[in-house]
Amino acid sequence: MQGEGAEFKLLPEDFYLRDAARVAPELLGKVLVHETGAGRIAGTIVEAEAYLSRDDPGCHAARGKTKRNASMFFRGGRAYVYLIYGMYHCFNVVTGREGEGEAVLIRAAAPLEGVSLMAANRGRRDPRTLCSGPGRLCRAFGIDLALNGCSLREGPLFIAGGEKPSRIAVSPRIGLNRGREKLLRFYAAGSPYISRP
DNA sequence: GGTGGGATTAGCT
DNA sequence: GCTAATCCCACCA
Repeated sequence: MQGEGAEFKLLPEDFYLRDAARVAPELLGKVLVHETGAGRIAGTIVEAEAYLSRDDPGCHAARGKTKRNASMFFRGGRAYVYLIYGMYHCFNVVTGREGEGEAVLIRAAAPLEGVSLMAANRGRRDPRTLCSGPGRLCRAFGIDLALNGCSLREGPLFIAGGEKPSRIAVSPRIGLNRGREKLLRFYAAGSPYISRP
């Protein structure tokens, strides 16, 4: 690693072709990279939630395929981006086989590269809250609906390898009305960049 | 330091 | 019409 010139190695496709509950904890420590016109933005994923295709009322795909969630049914390795509360985007990594409807919501990242771009996108500077939350992360990374459905192995938005955190913690998912009893939120224990302890 | 409410839009019922 | 996997600020203690 040499800071701004660091090389990133893409994850193999197989990584994504598994259950969301398996992929979610393994995404911790991986690096999310967005090559924008203004420069490269990168961060280490520290918090993720799994949304399952079966028996999961909290999952957007639970009530079938719609225009909005269509990209959630793609083959694993693509992005599912949607708008929430009219003003925030949420970024998900699609997992599993085509037609399955599983994904992992990326909730928080630790800033790694392009911190000044993130701060400009967000309109504030505190690095701890730059990407600590799904809506914040998307705004900091410049992720919007234009990236919905695109491959995470071809860029401009992609995920690269990284070091697994030493301690991974599990908890119920945040903000759900239904399906909140499942322990499908995974985060790097002790990281100051997660959205909630 | 903790909390309550407003912002704002797509899609479902 | 209402809900949705949210964020931020104003206001109170």
